[in-house]
Amino acid sequence: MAELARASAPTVSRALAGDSRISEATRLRVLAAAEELGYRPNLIARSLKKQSTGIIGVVVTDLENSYHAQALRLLVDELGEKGFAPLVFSCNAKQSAETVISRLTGFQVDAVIALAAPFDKEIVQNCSRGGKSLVLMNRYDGPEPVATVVGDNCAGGALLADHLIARGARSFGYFAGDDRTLISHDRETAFTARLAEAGFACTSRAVSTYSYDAARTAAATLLESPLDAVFCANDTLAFALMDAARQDLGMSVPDDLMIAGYDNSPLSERPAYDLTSVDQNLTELVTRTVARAQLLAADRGGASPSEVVVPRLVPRGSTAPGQSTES
Amino acid sequence: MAELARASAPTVSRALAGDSRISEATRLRVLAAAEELGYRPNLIARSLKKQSTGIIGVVVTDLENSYHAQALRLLVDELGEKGFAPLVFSCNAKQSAETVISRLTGFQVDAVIALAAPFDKEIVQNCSRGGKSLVLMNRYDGPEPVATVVGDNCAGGALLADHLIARGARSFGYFAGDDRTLISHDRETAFTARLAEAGFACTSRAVSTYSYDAARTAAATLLESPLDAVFCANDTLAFALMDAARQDLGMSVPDDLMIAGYDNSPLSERPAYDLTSVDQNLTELVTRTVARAQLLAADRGGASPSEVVVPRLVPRGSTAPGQSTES
DNA sequence: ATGCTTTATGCACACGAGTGCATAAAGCAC
DNA sequence: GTGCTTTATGCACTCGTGTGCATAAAGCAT
Repeated sequence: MAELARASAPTVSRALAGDSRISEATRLRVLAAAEELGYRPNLIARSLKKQSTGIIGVVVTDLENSYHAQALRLLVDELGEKGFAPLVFSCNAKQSAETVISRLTGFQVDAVIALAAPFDKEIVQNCSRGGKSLVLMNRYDGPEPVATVVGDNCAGGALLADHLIARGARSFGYFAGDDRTLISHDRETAFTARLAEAGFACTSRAVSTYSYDAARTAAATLLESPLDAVFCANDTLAFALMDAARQDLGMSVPDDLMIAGYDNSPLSERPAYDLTSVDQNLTELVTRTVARAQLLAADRGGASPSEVVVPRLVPRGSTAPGQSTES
Repeated sequence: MAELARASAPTVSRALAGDSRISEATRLRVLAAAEELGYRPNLIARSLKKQSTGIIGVVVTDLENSYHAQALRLLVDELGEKGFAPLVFSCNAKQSAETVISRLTGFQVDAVIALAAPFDKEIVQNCSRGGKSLVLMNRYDGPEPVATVVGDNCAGGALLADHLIARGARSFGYFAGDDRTLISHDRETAFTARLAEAGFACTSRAVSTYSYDAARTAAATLLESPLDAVFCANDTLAFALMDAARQDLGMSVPDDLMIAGYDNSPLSERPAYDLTSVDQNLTELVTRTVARAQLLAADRGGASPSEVVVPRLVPRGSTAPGQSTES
């Protein structure tokens, strides 16, 4: 490259960077040579000098969950637009959090975004130990002072309680996904609290994982006792419950049972389900997360540790008795 | 680091690399220091010397498509296990292929895997120009000599033709997603060819995009004339068609119309759809793609340009007349 | 023509790790 | 204790880019 342009490496660097001290003639010469060779500055070498890579580590788990998959998609788009390159790792049986973080820090990522399940404690510790800026998206565990961007799960739970009461439900159940997460806990607590305020109780409860198959099985427990409405921690659980109710017990939704979910996944608006759900405003969540990571990457200035995004109720047929969703 | 271990940088490097010439005493000293500082070798610096980053660029489009999302998930897992770090970029309105490839080459990725829609020509050209090894997964365009790993779409189309004939269908339709892709073309050609062999014809045809909403609209055209069975280029199209048939026209699937899809997406086995589909063996596809990329990254040895993975038919209720999927 | 300014460019070094080669230190035989 | 081997370690350089500083070239005034 330098030879073809008949200039030294520093001159090439300056010409491409638009340094005003380089003469117009050599600048053109360099540009022409770069064009001819399809030359791209080596960002790896640049990172070494700049002490900043422009790479953001993204840690995910449970990508089978379509909600996480969608979040990843938005994250990749948003990071790309902001000029960052996302280095993606998945935590699973074969890739421990330890391994993942180790490689992430090895690559000198400017910040880490964790979009994740219950392994956070390790990640948080490893990151702070490695001096990496970390942002947790849609996830928070405990007292660790970590930057966090989450949907307001309490508000969401309350929204649904109000909605179901308004639609005439008087007996309620809750279908939990992962009992260990604060997210599920918040949704449930706010839901039952609001019910209590209105003089009702959540009398039934089942726990499953967020996988459809497991939920389908666990749903049976919930359907043993008659209920007016069930709030599911997640759309997937809601779909499983709905299928179980219709398929296994021949019930009609919403006439025999109202069902509501959480996440407003694309599937929920399909006629086959037509599920009332809570939209977390994933786009906003992602935008804020990336902005946060960008700040942390630039300086280490992190003001408020936790940011909250307001959710929105999306009422549909599954909680509208009198107008069955079956065609 | 070097100071704490009271050793020079090269000694540290050798100790961590397990060079036998380093004495046991200093090795332990170095290891202890590394442990204390949480030291991780800078992979960026290492890459500079090694002329190899261990990073594989992954280019995706159309991640809304759950099939692509699932492929990305498997790809991330597989790459991680093989010791590669996936740098993910999405091509869309705001991120042109040009931009993406430019950044990818800037980061000196060892190879590029494109998992993608119809922008390939640009990518292929840019990669070969930048001297980057490229593997196209589940996608092939034309005469360019590029490493490719694809499902056998011809075999899949033929499988479904046989199946639908065996299930008693006599009049057939095809629901195309993106007419510009060879993939869709192959599925259709093989399907109609096999029908012709058996003395039947594919008399009806509609084109849409791979989005559910667009497909739902386009489905109407296909449903104007009475048919026994429709083969959809994609499960999403099949879901849209099924919903349109049931919801808008009150038809029964499979009794009034048999429907089959392609991809065997998780949704297809849910009772709401119970869709006959073709499983492309995505795991195998991903494994082979990564293995291929790994080879190309190591040397530039690419033997056969195109690898083909055999698909498998998954028969379900949507093509089993006499046993309705409605509960 | 000499001295001064302005402009354009190269040299040297840095970033952090890896590697060939030189060399210091230690062991051993005589 | 001298000479040889063996072992352990550091020096110097490399990768490709960026930056401070020196300097060469050119312009201009005297």
